[in-house]
Amino acid sequence: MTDKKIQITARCPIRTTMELLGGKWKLLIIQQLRTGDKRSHELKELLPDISEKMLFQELKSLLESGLISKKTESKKPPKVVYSITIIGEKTYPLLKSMRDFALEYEAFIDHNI
Amino acid sequence: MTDKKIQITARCPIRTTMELLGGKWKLLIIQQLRTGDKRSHELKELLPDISEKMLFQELKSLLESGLISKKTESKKPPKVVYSITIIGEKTYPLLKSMRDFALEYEAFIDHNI
DNA sequence: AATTATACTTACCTTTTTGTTAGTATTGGC
DNA sequence: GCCAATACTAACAAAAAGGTAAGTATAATT
Repeated sequence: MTDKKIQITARCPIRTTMELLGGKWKLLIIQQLRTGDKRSHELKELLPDISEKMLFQELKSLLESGLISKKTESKKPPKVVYSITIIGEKTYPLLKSMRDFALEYEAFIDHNI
Repeated sequence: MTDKKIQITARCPIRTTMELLGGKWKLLIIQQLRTGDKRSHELKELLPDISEKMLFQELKSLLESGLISKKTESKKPPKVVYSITIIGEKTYPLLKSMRDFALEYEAFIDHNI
């Protein structure tokens, strides 16, 4: 009886990660920021089917968990730029694992047709 | 105009992986099967807060995508055992990345208190 | 202070996911 | 054919996630 149950329900790293990065958009936003800082409308162009609500909601969530940061420059029209933080960069191996898995999975499926 | 949009919306590996493994339970089920084949009620004990419906629904989904398999032995009471498949094992690096990320994240947070 | 351009929020609705409960299916031994 | 024991499903409800559309906020320039 089992620290196992406690491990799983209480503070399970898998669940922690899902809470921080789960949902349809957070990882896709991070993936885009990875190639360089972006403004909100740039992200919208790169993720054409995200709604404004979700974009800002998820940016806010990522800001609150510290995975991204934003810098506001008081320019002629205000200019806000989002960037990955150091902790945010720790998601890169996860992104790579997900990409690797998808490719291996698809190769396997194609092979067995 | 950008293969980028197509890449993201059409067949993006991140989305593929989320479709196969997303949701609250699939990865936790796989994680448990990793330590050895399990019967449904064993999984229920290891994941005490999963509902029967979700357990079987997610097992079904994982079976359909080929990530797990099941073997039915016609024993006195019928005995069904679930196992990871070869493709299912390809999720292990992803599980590890998620664990690693959660630990790094928590260490970072604790450090900055 | 009015304008313009970006950034963000809010109220409401739809869809998807997850949970509850009670039920059905199958099997070997009696 | 009935029993006990496991495996699974179906009907409905609740909650969470996501989408739409319209609105507010801000800030430098004029």
